[in-house]
Amino acid sequence: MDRPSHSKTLTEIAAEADISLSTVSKVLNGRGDVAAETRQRVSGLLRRHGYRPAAQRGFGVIDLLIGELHSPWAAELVSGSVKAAGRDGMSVVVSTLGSGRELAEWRRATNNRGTDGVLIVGNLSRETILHVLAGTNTPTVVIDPNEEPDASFLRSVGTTNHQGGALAARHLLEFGHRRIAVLAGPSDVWACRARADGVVTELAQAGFPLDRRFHRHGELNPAAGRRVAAELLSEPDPPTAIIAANDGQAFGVLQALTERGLRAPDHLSVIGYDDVPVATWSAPPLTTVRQPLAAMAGAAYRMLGLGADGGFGEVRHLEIAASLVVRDSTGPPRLGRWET
Amino acid sequence: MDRPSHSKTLTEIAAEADISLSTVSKVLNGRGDVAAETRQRVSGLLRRHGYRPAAQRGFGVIDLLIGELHSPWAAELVSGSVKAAGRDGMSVVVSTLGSGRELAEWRRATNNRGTDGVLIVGNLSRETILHVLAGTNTPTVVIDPNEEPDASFLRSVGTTNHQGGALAARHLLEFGHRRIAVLAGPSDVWACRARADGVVTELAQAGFPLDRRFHRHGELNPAAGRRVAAELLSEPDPPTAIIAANDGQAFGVLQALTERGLRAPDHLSVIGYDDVPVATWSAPPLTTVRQPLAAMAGAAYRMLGLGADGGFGEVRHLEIAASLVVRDSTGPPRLGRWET
DNA sequence: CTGAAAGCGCTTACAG
DNA sequence: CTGAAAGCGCTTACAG
Repeated sequence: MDRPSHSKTLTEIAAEADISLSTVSKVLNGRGDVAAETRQRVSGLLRRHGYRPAAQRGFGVIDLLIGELHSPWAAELVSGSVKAAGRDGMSVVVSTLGSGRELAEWRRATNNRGTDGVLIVGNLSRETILHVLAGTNTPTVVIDPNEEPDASFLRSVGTTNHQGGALAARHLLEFGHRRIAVLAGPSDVWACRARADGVVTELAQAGFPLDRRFHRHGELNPAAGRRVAAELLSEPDPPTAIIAANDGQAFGVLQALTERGLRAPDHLSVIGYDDVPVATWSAPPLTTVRQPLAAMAGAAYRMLGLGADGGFGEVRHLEIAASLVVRDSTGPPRLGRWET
Repeated sequence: MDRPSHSKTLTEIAAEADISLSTVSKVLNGRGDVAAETRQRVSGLLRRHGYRPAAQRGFGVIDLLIGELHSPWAAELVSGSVKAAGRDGMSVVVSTLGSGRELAEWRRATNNRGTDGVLIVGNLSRETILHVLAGTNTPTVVIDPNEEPDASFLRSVGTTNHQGGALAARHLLEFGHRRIAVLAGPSDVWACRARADGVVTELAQAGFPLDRRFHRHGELNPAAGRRVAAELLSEPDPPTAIIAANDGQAFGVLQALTERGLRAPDHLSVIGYDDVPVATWSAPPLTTVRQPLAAMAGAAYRMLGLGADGGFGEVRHLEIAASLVVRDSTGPPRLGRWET
């Protein structure tokens, strides 16, 4: 494979169009001083031979920067951006940016090969995001930022987190649950706060305000879900349902149940958040609030404004609706206390 | 960001080295007719200004082609190649190649931007792999090919599948299991056949040959695991352990248990294959045969021979050892039949 | 081995 | 608006 090789030289194209090389070059570079008719004729010819106007002549590559790739959550974002970019013939370079060394490697690589746009996944540290933004004037969009996004400063894609939390709460209320626990994520993650707020508001509005003892926090992984669920299940009157901050936590809650010989939804209803593909793998399959992660990545790509149609180049912030996916980990509460 | 811009022109470098432009150009292009001393002096200067010898002047990009990105298995391969390539300052373009349209998109993209190497994930169809190989003379390595790899024809990375199967069988035998079932993958997937053969051989050697009724096949997903486990659990004398063909299937087996109010390992021991990150998410956490997927992708990258050290450019086929990861889904068999 | 010179593909200031 | 001409950065055949 060789560097993008054009089938013909500009000189040959000039001959074909029966026009001077100079004019062909001017058309290619979008200069103004060319007759409209000439421009049209020549630019068609150019395109046919694989040349594109200088303004549109990109690298054909965007970068997706992500903290780590091991979570199913991350994989969905990769998948969504690859699909969206592929439709425009753009390639997606995936880089992990967990350490300072990786940031330096990425800098070096993009200096060599160039990039037409950068998608930053919000689970990267604020510091890393600032570093990336500072060093480039390439269009950049943050996916699911950890902090409340300041649209004057950075462009971002999110989901309706507050509504997502409300959706989960309403689902449990409809089943008749009254003793509902919230396992919120880390309190410094903005999206997690918004989700928990959605739950709290919905419960209060329904007339069953959240019991303070049932408002917990934990990291976004199974270990935290398992630990907090174990604590809650040891309470004198445990909750009948738990709303977790992501699917990983919800899997941990199911582990805690299994360890005690209990199961969902008989002894405890469990709701996750994200709807990663493995949410269907749990026993029982997980009821969860769906964040359309692939669609979010696709929207972020379009906000780069690289497609032929310009995409959503003007949009500063965009929010996609969350929705409830009901599977088998939720059901009506048992009356009274369950026999162990 | 601009196309790789060199700080100085060759003419300026020639002046700096007090030598003619011609000679500088010859050094850059690796011509033979330059004095060793001159070459050394000039080539150092060139490198310092961001030029590299024509032979080494790549695109700084490799391609990873994969069938789909939703499985945790796929995500690990992405992660491994990104890490390995990053160390050489190379970028990894990830593309899904599920449909013919996607293949065409990828062709177009690589024609534009170029690529220094291609990693193909073996779960792509043989036809797709052949198409990709036919259209390029870029170094190409297949990761975990579905068919027995013919080293004269394609280069590949695999794991010791037969040994992996044996490992799983031995682990169960040591716990005292005698009624062991094998849920093999699709019989046209070479790696799956090898794994099942490993189990069969190990059991036979131990003097407890596999009961034919306990040799099943199924797709590599939870639904298949759940269905086959349900069948096996309905047998008059069910197995005490199941060896699944991948972690997804094993999750399905755990679902079937939960549905019946049973659990692993009390009523049935379950072993997966792969050790994807979510293997720790199940209830209980999954005992599984570890395929070092990230290491496989890293090795495949090195077989492209792009690094400064040449990597494993000469290797045609490379096999990495599988290993057993014992967690909580396996244990000694219950004596007699369990009460439901 | 070296480098002056011709040449290639492209851009651009400028005369018409 | 057009294109002849100068020029730029690089490569290469060839004389020494």
